[in-house]
Amino acid sequence: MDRKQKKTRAAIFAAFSSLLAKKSYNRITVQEIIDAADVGRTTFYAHFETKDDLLKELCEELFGHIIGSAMDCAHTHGLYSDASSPDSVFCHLLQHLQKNGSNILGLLSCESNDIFLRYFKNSLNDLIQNQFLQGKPPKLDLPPDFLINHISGSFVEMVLWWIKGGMKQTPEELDRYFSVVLSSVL
Amino acid sequence: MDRKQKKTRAAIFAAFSSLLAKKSYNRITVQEIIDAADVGRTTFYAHFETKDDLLKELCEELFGHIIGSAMDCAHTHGLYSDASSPDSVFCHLLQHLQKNGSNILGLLSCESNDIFLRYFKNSLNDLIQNQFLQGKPPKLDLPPDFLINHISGSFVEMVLWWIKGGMKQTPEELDRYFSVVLSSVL
DNA sequence: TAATTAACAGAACAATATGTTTGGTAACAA
DNA sequence: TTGTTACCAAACATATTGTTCTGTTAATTA
Repeated sequence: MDRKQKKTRAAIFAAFSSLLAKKSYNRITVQEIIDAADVGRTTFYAHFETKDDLLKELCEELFGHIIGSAMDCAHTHGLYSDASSPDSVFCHLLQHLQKNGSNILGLLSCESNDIFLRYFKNSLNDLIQNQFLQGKPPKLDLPPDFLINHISGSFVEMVLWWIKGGMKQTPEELDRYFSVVLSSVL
Repeated sequence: MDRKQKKTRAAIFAAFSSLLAKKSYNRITVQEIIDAADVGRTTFYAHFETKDDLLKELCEELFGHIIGSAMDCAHTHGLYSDASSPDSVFCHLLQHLQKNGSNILGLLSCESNDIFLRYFKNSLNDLIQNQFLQGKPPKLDLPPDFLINHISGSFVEMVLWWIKGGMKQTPEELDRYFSVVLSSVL
């Protein structure tokens, strides 16, 4: 009895995401989620303790995938192994976002996107930290954790800017912007 | 009858800020704010339409001050007029934050700080945009609004890192970090 | 196919939160 | 003093939350 569970879980996730596109997180009620997902009240609370819990689990599911994929990519290619590498981890991430198989883009552009940015940036921090530990020392006397924070933070800010502007640039273009931005610290 | 109004408004702001230090925004009820501020229920709703409205007004009051002060500074000194200027706008901002006359630091380090980051960054965007319009053209072929977004975004991320680490660096140290970070785009 | 089990639905529930209304009090200005 | 304005307390309808109960559906197992 796992297919049924997965199905309702997915229905709740879908309904929740769809609602987030329309109104802010705070003004979404459990009742609305239930109605949109067409599940019973009891069922909702059997799956999730609370609305905040639903939010957390949705984030973990979505960002877990994208970061996991990037982790693999980083392991084989390196963060920015050579400066002009056509497939840096960052480019890979951007392409992954553009493909939009998941609805991460929807969440990052909704009214309550700030909730998701924390998850996104924290995930990126882990990713970049892993890469730094096995990389060469930075060329400047900036604290390592400052650097990690700056890189992941800048990346998230760039993605936000990209989305807000209608995603008019290709991932490759953005990757070039980002390599310029990072050239003073890497 | 303005002193009385100001007093209750300040009491509500203070109570709200104090509560934000203890628990997340979503779990704070209007009743708790009322009790902490020691004002009547009717009074609260006479001042603010809703809890979200209170949040918005608090942000505008706090960030209005700090950015206004920075605007003046920027007008006389320029954003980073010469690279090694001891009193850049960013240094000024950091010093202002450290002085902690306002409780911006408290809000930026509380559980729901992501709510305030949007306001902070938006304010910074205006500030930096103003400076860019009257400044020399950027030395790289990056889109201007990308640059503005990157600078304000990086600054906010740096401040967050600073606070989370216990603010062990001086504003002058941070300003040096930031000038290194920006050296590739300015 | 029949029996068992686990997830589901629906409805009702107490408890809590919201935002409004009413009537009355205290401060302040003319 | 008189009028205005901000304030408070209490009660209010309404809405939301999270739980409990009883029964139903769907998948697994015999």
